[in-house]
Amino acid sequence: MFIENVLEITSLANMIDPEKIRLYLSLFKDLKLSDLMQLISMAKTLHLAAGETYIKEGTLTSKLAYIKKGLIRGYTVKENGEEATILIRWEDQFAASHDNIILRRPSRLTYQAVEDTTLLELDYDAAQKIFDKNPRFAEARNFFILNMLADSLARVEAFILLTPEERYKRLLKDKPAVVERIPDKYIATMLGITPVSLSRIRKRIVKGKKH
Amino acid sequence: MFIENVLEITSLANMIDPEKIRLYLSLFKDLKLSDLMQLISMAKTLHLAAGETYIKEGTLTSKLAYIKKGLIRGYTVKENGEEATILIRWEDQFAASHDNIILRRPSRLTYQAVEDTTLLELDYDAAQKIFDKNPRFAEARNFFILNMLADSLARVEAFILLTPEERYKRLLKDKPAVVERIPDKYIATMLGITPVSLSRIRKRIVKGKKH
DNA sequence: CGGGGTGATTAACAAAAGTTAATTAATGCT
DNA sequence: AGCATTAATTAACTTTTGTTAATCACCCCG
Repeated sequence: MFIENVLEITSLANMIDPEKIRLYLSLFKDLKLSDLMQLISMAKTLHLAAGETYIKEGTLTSKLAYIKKGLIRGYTVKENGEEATILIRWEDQFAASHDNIILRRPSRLTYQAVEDTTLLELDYDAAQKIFDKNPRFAEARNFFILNMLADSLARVEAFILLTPEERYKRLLKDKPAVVERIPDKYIATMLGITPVSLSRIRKRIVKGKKH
Repeated sequence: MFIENVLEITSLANMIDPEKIRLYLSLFKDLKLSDLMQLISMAKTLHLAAGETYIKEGTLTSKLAYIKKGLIRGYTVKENGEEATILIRWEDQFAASHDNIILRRPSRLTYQAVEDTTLLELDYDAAQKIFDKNPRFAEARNFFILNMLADSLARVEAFILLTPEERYKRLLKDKPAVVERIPDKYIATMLGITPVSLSRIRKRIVKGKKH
C-alpha cells in the first residue's frame, strides 16, 4: 500500500521527456521516508466525473492535484460568452490554478474534467513546508517549474513562428494521443483559432496528403 | 563603491511591479555580505554598441547578464531568411539565453543590443553555487523564475484570447516606454504579425480615435 | 546639402481566418 | 434501438492578415 503510493508519486516523471526520467528519479532517491510519508498522508484521493468542475473561476485556493487518471482542461469565458480552452493536463501531470499558486490571486480559469478523472490532491502551502525542509523536494519542485517555463516559452515561440496549420501539425506529431482524447473545439482554441478554422485546416491537410 | 554595487543589484527589483518591491527587497535583507560581495566580484561590466550581438544562435554558454542600461532583443532567423524578434529585455532585467540556462542546450536565439547597452555579466553556474549556499538567494531566484513563468503564461493567454490589434493596444498601455524605444518591426513580430500588418493596425487605431 | 540606408507606410492582390448559420456526424442516455 | 444533444463540417460572406513591391519619411555621415 505504501509502496503503491510511492510508485504513484514517482510515476509523475512521465510528464517529462522519456530521456529525462532517469535524471528525474534521481531527484527523489535521497528523500527521507518520513517526509515522503507525510506528503502522501496529506494527499487525498478524489474523483471527478466527466464534465465536472474542479476549480471555478474566481476561486482562491491552494489546491495542487496530481492526476492519476483522466484529463482536465483550463478554460475561460470570453465577453461574447464563448469558452476558450487555455491548457490541458492529463495523467502524471499536476493540475493547479496558476493564478492561485504562482500569483496568489483568484483563478481566472475554470478547471474542468474532460474525462472521468482521479486526482491526488495536496494543499500547496502545507506541501511547501515539507519541500523547504528537504532539499531534494526543493530540487524537484524547481525542476518542474523550469519545465513549465520551458514549455510556456516554447508555446510563445510557436505562436510567433508558426502558422495555425503548422501549430496543429506539430501538436499532432508531438501529442497524437492527446489530440484524440479531447474534442477538436478545445484543440482549436488552444491553438488560437476557431473550431471552424481548425476544421478547414484538417480538410486542407487531408487534401494535401493525396498523391 | 561597494554600496553603489549593492544598489545596482537591488535595483533589479524594478523589473517587478512597483507594489512588489517591498516584498522583493525583503528577500535580500538577510544576505551574508560575504556572499553578496562574492557575487558582485564575479560580475564583470561590459558594453555593447547598438546593433552588436551578445549571444549568437548556436552558442552554449552560461552567461547571465543584468542590464544596467540599454535594451536587448532575442531573435531567430526563419527559413525564409527573415528575422523574428521573440523577446526584449531592458534595464534592471536579466538577459540570458533560455536554452542555455534552462535547457542547457545551444541557444536558438541571437541576442543583440538594440541600443548602446551596459551589462553586468555573471556566470550562471558559478552564481548558482552561491545561490544554493544562501537560502535568500535561492528564494530570490525562485521568485524571478516564477515571475518569468507568470509572464510567459500571460503571453500565451494573450495569443489565445486577443486579436493582434488588441495585443498591440495592450502593449501600448502596459509598456508605452518600450514601444517608443524599439522599431515597430520588432514589435510586430513579437505580437505574431508582420510589420505591414502592424502598420495597418496603427492606421485603424488612429482612424477609430477620431470623433 | 545630398545621397545612402533603414524603417514605415501604402497599394494591390492572394490566402487565411472570423462569423453566422445550416447540415451532417457522432455521442450519450434511457 | 431510438431520440436528444453535442460536435464537426460545410457554405457564404466579411474581415484581417500575408506577400510583394513601390513609395515616403527620416536620419546619419561625409
